[in-house]
Amino acid sequence: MDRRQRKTRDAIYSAFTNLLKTEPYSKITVQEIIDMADIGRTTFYAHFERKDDLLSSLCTEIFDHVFSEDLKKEKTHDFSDEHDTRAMVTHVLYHLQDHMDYLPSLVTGESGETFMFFFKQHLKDLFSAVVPKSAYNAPYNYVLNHMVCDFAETVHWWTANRQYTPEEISTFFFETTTSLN
Amino acid sequence: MDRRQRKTRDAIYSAFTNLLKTEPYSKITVQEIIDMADIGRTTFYAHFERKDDLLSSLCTEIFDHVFSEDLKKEKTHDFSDEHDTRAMVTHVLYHLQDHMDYLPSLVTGESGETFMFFFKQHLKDLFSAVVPKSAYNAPYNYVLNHMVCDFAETVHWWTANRQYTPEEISTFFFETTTSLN
DNA sequence: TTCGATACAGAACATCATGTTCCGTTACAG
DNA sequence: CTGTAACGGAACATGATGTTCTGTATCGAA
Repeated sequence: MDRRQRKTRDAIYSAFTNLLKTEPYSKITVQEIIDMADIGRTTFYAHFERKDDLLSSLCTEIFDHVFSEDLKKEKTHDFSDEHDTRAMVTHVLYHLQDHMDYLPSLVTGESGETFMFFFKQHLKDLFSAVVPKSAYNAPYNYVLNHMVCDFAETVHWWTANRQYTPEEISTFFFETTTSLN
Repeated sequence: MDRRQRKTRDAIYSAFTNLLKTEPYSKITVQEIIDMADIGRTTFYAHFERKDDLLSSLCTEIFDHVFSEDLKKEKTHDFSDEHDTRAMVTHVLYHLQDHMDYLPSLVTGESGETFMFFFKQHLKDLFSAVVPKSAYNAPYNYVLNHMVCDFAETVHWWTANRQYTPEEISTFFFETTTSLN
């Protein structure tokens, strides 16, 4: 990849995440990103079609990190064993913690919709291997969605209560959720 | 209240909810509302400051209905008895069903954020009387939020799976939630 | 090193939704 | 009947968005 492209792309991401620390996504304007990244208007639109395209790309990058390859490998583990499931959940929480500085803005408001969409999609993949089918009278569709939303909202709560460690959050989650034990 | 005010206000609400049936909130423009309600531009802004002001007002009206007075009276019931709690939840679901024609649009996208904000606030009031304090190691703050989000997401799921009755949804909810039994 | 391709800067422009202002008209309430 | 308040319509200001054009600088491959 062209060095120039990589530099401007990084500059845009950096400006965007920095702005997210002080401003909600909806208030951030393309002009602000351009000014902070110190690039031309044309350049921005050469990289991203729209502002929400940038948001989607950022989410993709985050979750490529959070649900990284070493986690996929863990999929071969025996998640019917609760200990391994806990390890997986804690693993995800640790990775999310790396983005904690701008995560609070990202999960709330307009950007939260997009963030949660990506997040829940990945979680569905993981949990579908964990939640046993036909263990409930409710549709599996409902149960899986319940689990996914449960964890997603736990992370959302965490971003507003950052004093807790990934292990503690994991404990809270397993204490109040019913479908995993 | 002036008859004219009431008429235009109703016309705006009606146009707004009708548009929601065919279009997501973010795509709806003030001009569309004006055209469909057949009122002047000035008139709209005399009633609502902004488009999201209209949304908030609609949410307030909905939840005045959903969490109506007869439900508040039920608060005097003994909700430590699971039977009464179930009745309360089913009650709320029945009231929500009255708005089912435009509810799907309302709970998703940009308007979902606002809708859920109002919804969760009311739910917190109800559930705080139901969820026992210090029954968990997790902070009460967390447990209550867990319950509220759980039910809110159940309703969200329901709007996308409308073939179920309030009683069935209630059953699904109580089967997968842990904090109430 | 050269050279063609491509990424960038900057400015100007078109577009679109928003919210405001002004003024004339209509309908209400007392 | 009359003063007050709501309505309609058009025009305007604003602000963010996304595009277009032209010239410059940088990259990578021969």
